[in-house]
Amino acid sequence: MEYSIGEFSKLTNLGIHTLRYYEHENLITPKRNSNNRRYYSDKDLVWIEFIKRLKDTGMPIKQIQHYAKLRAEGDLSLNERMKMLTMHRESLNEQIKVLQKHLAKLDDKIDFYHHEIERIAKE
Amino acid sequence: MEYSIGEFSKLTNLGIHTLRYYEHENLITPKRNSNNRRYYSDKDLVWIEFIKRLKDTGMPIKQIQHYAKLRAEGDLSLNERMKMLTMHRESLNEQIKVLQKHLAKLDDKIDFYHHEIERIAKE
DNA sequence: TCTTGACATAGAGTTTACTCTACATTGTAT
DNA sequence: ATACAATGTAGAGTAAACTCTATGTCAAGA
Repeated sequence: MEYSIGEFSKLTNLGIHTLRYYEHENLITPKRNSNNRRYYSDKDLVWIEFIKRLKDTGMPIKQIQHYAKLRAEGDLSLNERMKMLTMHRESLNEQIKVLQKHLAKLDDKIDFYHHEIERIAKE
Repeated sequence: MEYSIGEFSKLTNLGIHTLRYYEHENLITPKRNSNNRRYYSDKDLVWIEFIKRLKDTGMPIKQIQHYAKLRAEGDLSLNERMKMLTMHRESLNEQIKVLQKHLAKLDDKIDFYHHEIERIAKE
């Protein structure tokens, strides 16, 4: 299937402006029809979902840009892409660990507040 | 103990400019000496560490600002602060869950790449 | 034919959270 | 006494990632 930018925007939950911005940043390069209108493929859909995943896990646009460039180079860049992904996995593991520590501390604080509130209520 | 802004900056790993910015945003209100110089207390240190935790777990400055205002109101606001913290705990739990899902998908992708690379190497 | 509505480009504007600059004052070491 | 480092304020500048505006084109329906 192929999609106009409007349809693709709905499919991906990304604004039309955002899609054009991503194209401007060379993250994605949709084809054009005879009237210069963009059309996106299902492959583009899979790709943009992956971009969203990278973004949602804290990878900056610049780095995704680099990844996209490698991807465009094809199989030759498989090793380098692999390296990027494994490094990113490490960072993601680290993020999760940090958040879990924060969560534990927050739990402590909430417990403390519970006691405080009870103590005050008793007066 | 009390600390000048320079000392406090080192203790907290926040730049001097950032500390002044936080003060401008009413997150923290250090005392002043006779020459109008700021001085920070150990209580300020505990407080700023908590601010950092909220920030590092994605709470925007505006909300921390609100929390700081409640805190300044004293015990009367305990319940509302409590509510904010429990809501934030939920968001934190959610964030962790989402990241874990992303991690699993990323692992899959990395596995797939492994196979691809091996497949190509065999040719 | 006329008018929408979706799309196009170029470039300006927004938001968040800093970060830096310019310039004035003050405390400390020589 | 003087230089230098730390601090003060006000306000400008930065970076990232959008988001919006102005203006123009074009195909399809009333």
